[in-house]
Amino acid sequence: MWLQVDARSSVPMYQQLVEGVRLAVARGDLRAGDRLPSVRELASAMVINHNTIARAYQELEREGLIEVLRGRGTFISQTPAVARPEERREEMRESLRKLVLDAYHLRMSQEELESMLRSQWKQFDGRRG
Amino acid sequence: MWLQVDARSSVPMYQQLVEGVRLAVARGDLRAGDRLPSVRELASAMVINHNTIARAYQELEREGLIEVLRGRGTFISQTPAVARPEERREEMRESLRKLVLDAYHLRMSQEELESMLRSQWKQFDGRRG
Amino acid sequence: MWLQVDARSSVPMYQQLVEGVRLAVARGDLRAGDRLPSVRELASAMVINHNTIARAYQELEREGLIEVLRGRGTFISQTPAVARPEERREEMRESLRKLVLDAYHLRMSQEELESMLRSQWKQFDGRRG
Amino acid sequence: MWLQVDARSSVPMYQQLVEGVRLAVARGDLRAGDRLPSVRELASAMVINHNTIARAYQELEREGLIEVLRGRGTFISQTPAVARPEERREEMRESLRKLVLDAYHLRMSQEELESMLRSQWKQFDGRRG
DNA sequence: GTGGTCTAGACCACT
DNA sequence: GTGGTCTAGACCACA
Repeated sequence: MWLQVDARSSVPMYQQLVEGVRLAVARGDLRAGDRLPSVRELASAMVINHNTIARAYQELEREGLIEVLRGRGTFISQTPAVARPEERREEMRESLRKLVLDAYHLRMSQEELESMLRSQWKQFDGRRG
Repeated sequence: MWLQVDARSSVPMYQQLVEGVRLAVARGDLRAGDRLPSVRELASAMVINHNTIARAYQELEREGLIEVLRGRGTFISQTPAVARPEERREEMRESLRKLVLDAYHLRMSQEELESMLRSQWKQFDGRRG
Repeated sequence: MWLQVDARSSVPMYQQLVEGVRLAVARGDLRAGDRLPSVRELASAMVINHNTIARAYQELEREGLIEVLRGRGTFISQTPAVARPEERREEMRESLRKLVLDAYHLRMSQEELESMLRSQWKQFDGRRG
Repeated sequence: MWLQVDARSSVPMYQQLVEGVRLAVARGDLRAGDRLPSVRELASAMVINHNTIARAYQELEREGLIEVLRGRGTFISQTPAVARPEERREEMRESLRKLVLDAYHLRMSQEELESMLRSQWKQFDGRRG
């Protein structure tokens, strides 16, 4: 299964599911038009309550990443438009700000942090390849 | 007040307090040996429940950034040793991983992301002077 | 095809079909006595389940806009009597109530809303011409 | 109770709650800073499951109409910013389009429809006074 | 079959 | 006390 969640994590399972699908799309494991497992299929496969799956799917639909075709199932959108890009860029800036602060307390240099970033980018790109 | 929290934020108030102190130390607004306000002082000044302040102080103490001298008060540590550095580095890697994923969905290039990081570093360094 | 539906929409496909026919009649694209495609014809042409088409036709028949002549086909009524006009007027009032509320939240004035209404009326009248 | 829902309606109860709060704010029954009943209070008062209330509150929070102060409760926002005004204006145009079509089938004139609109506006404004 | 909604009851984090 | 999450099981509308 290309999706997995950790029930003990402090981040909610439905959020983990959302991020899992986002990742799968980013990596190309899921492409536009691909059908997602039905709510109940996935629920039974992952031994998770179906409401939890449904909530994740709804979140993804609001984001525009997936589309629900009534009675037929759930699919990756043809047009994965980025919702509120400026807001999300600002969130990224905020995350980076916090990251820089943490790096300072870990006595990391700018170079170290950047190389860490490059390494993550490479891994992601590699897996996407 | 060099410290401020937003009760509306989704990040817990005690966490915001922790980060606020970390930032103040990083910027040099607080230096080794400086005395922090007492839990009750700060609680009344910020109109926040004192349990929330206490929890933040506990967190900071566990992290080694502050020291509680019983009966005398709370102070910025002389030796702000980095507690569990490997754990925290791993957390940073995790944050970067998520950041890279988000950058992808925002259709950002590696260059853009890095330049955003450098910009944050610069701002932080500037304010630290 | 003068009829089209969006499976992604939150409004049920059979509803979209009903409204599509209503619009076609209002615009004069369909006139009294005109024959509608058979359920199966339309279903195959639009790649939609025939139950969905059937349900739309039932709705339109109940409403008096079309007539089913058994064995001969489905036709636009000669006498498109308005079924349950008071009920439908009440529904319109309800819609307008909701519209006014939304307009308020969008900080629109009564004039703006009315001008928007007039503009829609004009467009409709124009297409009907 | 200024809020009421119809369990038999086809529109979901959580949606009715959302609209009820929107209405109360528009009418001035709820003002910026006012505290909403807690999820469980309201749930027991309305004999509705608390999850249903929670869902409505979450929807309203996403809209920006209300704010959750962690551990303290839920309040009407000071800054009820209009989220995605252009999208919502387009939705209004769409509603008006459908309204005009219905008016045609009810043999209503433009004047009748406009007077119906003015009457709704007046009632709303009156109750808001 | 699909997703959407609701209830009942539980546990958790935060203030 | 507050809201947030999750499970279990039910019913409904739609295709």
